[in-house]
Amino acid sequence: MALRYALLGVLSTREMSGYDIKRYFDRAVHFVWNASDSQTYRELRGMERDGLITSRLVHQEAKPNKRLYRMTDAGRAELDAWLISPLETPYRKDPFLLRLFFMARVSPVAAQQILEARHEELRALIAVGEERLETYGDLSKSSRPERLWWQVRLINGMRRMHMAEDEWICELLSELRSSPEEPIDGLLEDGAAI
Amino acid sequence: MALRYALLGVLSTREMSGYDIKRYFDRAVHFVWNASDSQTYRELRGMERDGLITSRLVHQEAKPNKRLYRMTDAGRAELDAWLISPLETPYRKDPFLLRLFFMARVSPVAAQQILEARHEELRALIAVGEERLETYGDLSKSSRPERLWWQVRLINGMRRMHMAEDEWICELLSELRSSPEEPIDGLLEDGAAI
DNA sequence: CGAGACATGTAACCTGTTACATGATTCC
DNA sequence: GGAATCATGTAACAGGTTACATGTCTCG
Repeated sequence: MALRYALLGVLSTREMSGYDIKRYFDRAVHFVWNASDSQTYRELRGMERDGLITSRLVHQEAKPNKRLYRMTDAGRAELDAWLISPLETPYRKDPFLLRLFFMARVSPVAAQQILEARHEELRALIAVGEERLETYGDLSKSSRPERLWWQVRLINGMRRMHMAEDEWICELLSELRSSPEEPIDGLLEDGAAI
Repeated sequence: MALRYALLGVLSTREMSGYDIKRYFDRAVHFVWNASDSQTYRELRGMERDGLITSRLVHQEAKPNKRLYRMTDAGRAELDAWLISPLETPYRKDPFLLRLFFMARVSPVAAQQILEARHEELRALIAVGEERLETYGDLSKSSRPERLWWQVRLINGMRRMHMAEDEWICELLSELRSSPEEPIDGLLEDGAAI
């Protein structure tokens, strides 16, 4: 259902086409949620069926026709109810962490390479976040300072989480580098205790 | 495909039934991946079809019959190839962060409640992690110290990430509490810049 | 002349969730 | 007597991915 709320949230600003929403997503929402084109279009139809949005067809010359979606009062109510609803279980499925769980199977050198790749990835994510924050700085000069209050804090929070992960990865790397000969054990046979 | 590798990883220690695997998952793998019973059994069948595991039926008195799965050489090769394969895109779908993205729609008081709930959740996760680390401490006294090398570091890493998130949440809370009257803006209409 | 913006979809498939079914044994 | 453990599944549905189809205009 989260996609539905993401779409409602974007549509809360103004009437948009599926294509507009997609662009908005790519620019702004991408780092907390995303969806393929086909899933977005499918979901929009479903939301219209359920009365959360309405649509009208707009004919265009020189461009393909488009369908503009607008949120209904029911949609607005649904979004606002979700925003203050109890948190769903915060259960992460992280393929990277899953990999580390079984890393004892590969050589320390191979493990190092995986960690280094993740380190580079995190560096890149952090850099992107910092760029975004700078752009925001410019924005708040020309406009009201409290524009995008939550968005700015969100990017900042993610930056901090990425930095925490990166520090951890770097420590793991130096542990691996300093003791390349130590034996490293895998799993307990009964999965006991951990 | 990640579930498949998680199952292969667990089966790399010994022959197990679907039920054993489930127990192992709940105890040990749960915090980086999980799956429902029915998905697990379905996936095991698929893995057998694809030659990654073999199974044999074991008849039991007083207990239901069971099917024991064992990894094949092909399965072992598949797992090891995955462990050193390039990282997939690390793209998070986080319903909590998605919520925050649209939080400007609700009152600061309601937002505070959401953040407090998350704070409690994180506190609980951190406590669980610390418990696990203690259990590990006991374990390494009785056994070889390098038992579960990766598992321990993994739990420690997650603890640190949770703590980073919690610090951020707490700062947000104090920002909200200290300026309850400030106007907070929502989204830009064109999703510009952020 | 080719790439990219504009614009919406279908079909097939894979992944994940929920509800249900079955039935003996053991422990409180 | 009721709950938990052991043990494996089916059926239906929801959520998500990938590949493909279509066609014009604009810009470099």
